[in-house]
Amino acid sequence: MQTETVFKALSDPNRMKILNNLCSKDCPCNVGEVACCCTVDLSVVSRHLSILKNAGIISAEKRGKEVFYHVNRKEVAALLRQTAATIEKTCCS
Amino acid sequence: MQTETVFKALSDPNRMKILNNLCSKDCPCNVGEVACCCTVDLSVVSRHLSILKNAGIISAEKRGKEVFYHVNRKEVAALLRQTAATIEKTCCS
DNA sequence: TGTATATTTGCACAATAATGCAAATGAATG
DNA sequence: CATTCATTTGCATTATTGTGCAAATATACA
Repeated sequence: MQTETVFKALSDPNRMKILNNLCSKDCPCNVGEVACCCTVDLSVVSRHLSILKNAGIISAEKRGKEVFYHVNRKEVAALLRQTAATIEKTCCS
Repeated sequence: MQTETVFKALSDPNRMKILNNLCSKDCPCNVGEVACCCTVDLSVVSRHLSILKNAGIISAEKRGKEVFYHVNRKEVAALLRQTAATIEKTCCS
């Protein structure tokens, strides 16, 4: 997981909505459920999910004809905390 | 400071270079010093600094004809940690 | 006041990214 | 094996963003 890629993935309003939506769920969601949170076409949501997945923010699991997505909570949180630590630290501290 | 704005501000390679450069310094830098880390025009760096400033990531202080920029370390770190916590937490936990 | 230096801004252009629609793919089921 | 449903992908269009150059602004200083 690369910091820059993650930030880029999170830089779009619809992707943030999608991520928030996924974060609010305890169980993985299929694309249709994810798409409820924004007004764009389902194909656009699919593409956004793909971007989030490539950034390592979410993971996909195929079950039958559906694909279930869930947030890689620990990994994303760890990356953000590590970035926080790097930013907080001056070169002398 | 808004999460989405911050992520958007951090979604460009040159702005990340600029931020890393500023983070590596203990003292505020003027635009020329900041610009060393990337090959784009000085005016472009100035614009990137403006975007980072509007996002609340850095602050500017004018001294004479120079403008010195520094990272708002604590604030940015706090925002990232808070975001990490939100992402980590499921709706039932 | 005129000149030099640091930074910002106006503007045009190039590059990237988001979007919707239609078609393609993959999988269950009659 | 045809049909249906969920998802993805190709393609064209639109919207947004990054960039460089020239000019404007702000400040110091001779």
